[in-house]
Amino acid sequence: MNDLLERLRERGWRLTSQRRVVAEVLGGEHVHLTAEEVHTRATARLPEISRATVYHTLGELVTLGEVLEVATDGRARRYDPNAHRAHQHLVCSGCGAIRDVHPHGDPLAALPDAERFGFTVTAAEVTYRGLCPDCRPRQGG
Amino acid sequence: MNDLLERLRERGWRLTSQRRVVAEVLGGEHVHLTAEEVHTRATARLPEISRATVYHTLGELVTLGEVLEVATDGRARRYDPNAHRAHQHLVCSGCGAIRDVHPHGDPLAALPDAERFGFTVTAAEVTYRGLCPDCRPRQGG
DNA sequence: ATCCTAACTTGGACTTTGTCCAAGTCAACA
DNA sequence: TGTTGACTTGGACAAAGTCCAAGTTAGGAT
Repeated sequence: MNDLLERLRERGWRLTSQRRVVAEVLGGEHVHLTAEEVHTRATARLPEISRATVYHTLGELVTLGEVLEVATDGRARRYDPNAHRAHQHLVCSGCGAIRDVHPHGDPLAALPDAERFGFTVTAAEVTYRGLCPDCRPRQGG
Repeated sequence: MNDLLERLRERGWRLTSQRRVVAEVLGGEHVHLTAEEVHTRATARLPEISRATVYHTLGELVTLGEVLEVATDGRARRYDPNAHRAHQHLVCSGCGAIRDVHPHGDPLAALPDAERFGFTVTAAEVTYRGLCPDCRPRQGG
């Protein structure tokens, strides 16, 4: 995630301790954290960082295209630091676990012009759903 | 949407005026309403219907598989009465408008076994994003 | 090294969205 | 027409996110 800090500096970001910590938290775990989870982890490193700053910083990272916002369940948004490699998400309906996955082909190609209704379509987000090995009932258990 | 009320009765649903109004609101507009929007429209027909009942009824319709819950933005969940025909969603990044669309092929097929990590994958939800004709900047304006 | 200032951070109030509960009401069967 | 369990209600509460005025500070200028 040093890359990230580097890129941000090049874009004129003022590098505060709060921003550094948020970036480190996101880069340090290959999971998809909510804003509150980022705040909790950030607090461990920088006790007085505020919720407002975490929300604001995450929003900026999303705007800059360095982090992806994913809405898999209609509850808290989650933040995905893997914004530079196209991928989709596989979500466990049991425990909510999320994995990055790489389907083949471009999902955009499956949408014919006649189904675009004049929209300029630029992206396709796919959420695969199912049960992970831990949540699936075992056979002959 | 009489079909819906019919099916619900067959499943032993008690047909109250509140439930009838929620079902009518959902069936009456081919849009994707939030719970609050459903409540507002329901209130026009049945002034004293409560938020709690609207939320509860929507949840039941989802459980019964008669209505789909869609989370396109990490804000309010939206409810899609078109649960009996497979489809995906096209969302305008400008105004949030949502359209049902029908891509060809099965998006599930694009996810190879090696990318399923032991999950039992049962569904794929696709959200296409772009700008609708009203939100797209005009050329030669 | 230090100063300056626009940019950043903070705490808390507030909003939106959703859940839960005890008490009251009513649809549907007998 | 009466009965009863299922349904509805208002309000309190919780979770997630936004906003703001006041205070702090990174980093260029001197």
